[in-house]
Amino acid sequence: MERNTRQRDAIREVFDATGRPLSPVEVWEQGRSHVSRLGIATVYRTINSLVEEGWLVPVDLPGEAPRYEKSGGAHHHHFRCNVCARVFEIDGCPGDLHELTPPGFRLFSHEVVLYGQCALCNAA
Amino acid sequence: MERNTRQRDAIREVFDATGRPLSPVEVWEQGRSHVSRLGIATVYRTINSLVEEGWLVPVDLPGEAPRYEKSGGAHHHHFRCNVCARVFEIDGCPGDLHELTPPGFRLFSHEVVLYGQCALCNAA
DNA sequence: ATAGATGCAAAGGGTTTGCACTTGA
DNA sequence: TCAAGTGCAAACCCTTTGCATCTAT
Repeated sequence: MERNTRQRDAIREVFDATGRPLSPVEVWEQGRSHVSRLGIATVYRTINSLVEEGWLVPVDLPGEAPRYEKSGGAHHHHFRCNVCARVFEIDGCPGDLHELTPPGFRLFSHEVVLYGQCALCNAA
Repeated sequence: MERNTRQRDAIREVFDATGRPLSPVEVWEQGRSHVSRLGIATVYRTINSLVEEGWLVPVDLPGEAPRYEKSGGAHHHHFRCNVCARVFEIDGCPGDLHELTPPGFRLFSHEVVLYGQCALCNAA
């Protein structure tokens, strides 16, 4: 995965243009408008390669297939719209969660996911 | 799913005895000590049935296959040990997260997952 | 007796891999 | 040129389903 191919460019372009976490299938659907015969396997391979080189980071939500977003953001969490199922980055963090940690346990990191209705679905 | 079978009893017994969220395979492995020819499909069917009737609730962690725990507990979250991969219930909650919610969005619920090392793995 | 439950094996859905073909350098 | 990258289809893993058999009532 070192060459600049039309497929790889198209996939990066989809992430650049969309600005929210995307599933492989979403990437595939949008990427096909750039490269019509784009294969889903290429999407998976390219995403995995972009994760390995640090250009993407996985966004895992409970009970859902992994999404991906461009790396480089500060520590943040995500909001999932219960209506349209899209996921949005949110700034901020509840802060120190050590007080929730049971005795004898060591806390390394945490995940927070908010669920609700996004602004667009609220308006509709 | 209305009869009391040896399989169904065994599966409930595994949850009663273990007291932490379990994956279907964990249930299957432990259940086979009660019913040796227990099939994995029966485990899945019975778990789904126990969820439907409210005896179990799913515990979904990011990027992991669902686990299940007995229902009836208060609002709580989970701690996952990075070493042994077991999941533990934790009391408490960071509290109101509305301040993290973007403008125009409506917040309905949230999930918090802590990651680290459990007491047992710490001791070892 | 008989409908619900089980075990096995086959089928599904999402992701990965093998392989011949294509293409960027 | 020619190895890296691609597309397709087959393989995989986890979960569900079909079906003949078993069993609680």
